[in-house]
Amino acid sequence: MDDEISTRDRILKTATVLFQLKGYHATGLNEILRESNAPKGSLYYYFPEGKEQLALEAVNLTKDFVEKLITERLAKIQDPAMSIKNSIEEMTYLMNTKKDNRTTLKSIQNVSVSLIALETAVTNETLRKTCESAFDAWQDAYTQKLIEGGFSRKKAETLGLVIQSMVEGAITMALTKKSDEPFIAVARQIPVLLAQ
Amino acid sequence: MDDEISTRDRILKTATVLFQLKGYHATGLNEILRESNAPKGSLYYYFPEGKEQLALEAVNLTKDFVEKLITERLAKIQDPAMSIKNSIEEMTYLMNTKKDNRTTLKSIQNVSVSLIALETAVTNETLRKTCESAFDAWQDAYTQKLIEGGFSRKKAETLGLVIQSMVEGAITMALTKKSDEPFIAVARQIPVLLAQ
DNA sequence: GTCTATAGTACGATAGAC
DNA sequence: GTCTATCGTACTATAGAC
Repeated sequence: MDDEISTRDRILKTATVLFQLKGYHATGLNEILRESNAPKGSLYYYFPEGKEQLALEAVNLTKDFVEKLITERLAKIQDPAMSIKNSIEEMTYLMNTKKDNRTTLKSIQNVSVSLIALETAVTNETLRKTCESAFDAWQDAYTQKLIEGGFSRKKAETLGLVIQSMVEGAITMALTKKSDEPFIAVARQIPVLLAQ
Repeated sequence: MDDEISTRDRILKTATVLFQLKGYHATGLNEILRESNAPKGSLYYYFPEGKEQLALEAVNLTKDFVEKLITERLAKIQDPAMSIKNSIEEMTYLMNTKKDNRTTLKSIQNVSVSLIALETAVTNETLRKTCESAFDAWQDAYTQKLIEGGFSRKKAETLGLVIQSMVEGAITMALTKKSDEPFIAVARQIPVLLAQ
């Protein structure tokens, strides 16, 4: 059977999608359980610390997933500018904003922690730190690529932070505008930014 | 008396701060009323459509406030690159992350709709459009400055979108990292971006 | 017009049967 | 270990006294 996926994984994956799509506070535990066909007892058995633990693991899942995604994409092309540009352009297909809800839901999966980060930045220190570590990991991926490409450590760190900020901003703008234009525009400016 | 501020305004201003700080779903109407010393009846008298109307007006308030702020700052310096760089650098002081809650609360006021935008992007079309119009207004302010500075219309529009994305990204990163570094790093790259 | 009391619902969490 | 029933609380919203 390939539907031998554990109840725990089913709950966590559903929570990950819903938290990213609707947010931490707008997503109810009942909704997660309904969507993942799991009873409430299981949730507190696998995640004894409740909603916060669920969100924490969801963010870490996304952190690892996206970190691998970025690293793989950057490894494909040797030139830092072109590889980062391409990596951002490829985020476009994740922003498929079809009217059909199922498509939107699937396409945005495992891609952004911006919403949870902003929701918890001033209200939940534990979750804030988890989101920060995700941002740091992604930023580091860009920085490493720039160092390999010959940039000084200091320069590479600053540019990594700027690129990571641009990507997060593009996500916010793209979701709000229901358009992939922000990704394309941001990607096109990467070579300009790195030609210094 | 200079505390002749109407109940309606008191409710709206409190709501604006809380929505931006904690988010739309995490902020309760009771909390808004408690914080603004207003009874529940008044809220539904002044905002008959309830929470959604309150958020809608809060976003529009921020839209106008920030639009004026950006325009004023850009008008101070003639060179587009330097004026935009300075404008972003000045956002730094809005990110004062003192431990003292009052300071944090006040300093972030009227500054960002990113959180509400992400919260409502896929769940509330009315609020999503309102947030989009705020982003558009701010983006236009940058675009206009670039056109005045000699950039072609098309180029100015693309760069306006990129700058607006960078600012939104910097806000997300700054709040999550509890640091104004993202603003400084992004601002420093503006001249590089516009030297094309 | 201003306010209180309360309805009705959904939330996160828990206790305990099997 | 898996699940159901239910607790207590907080929410948005409304009805109606004054």
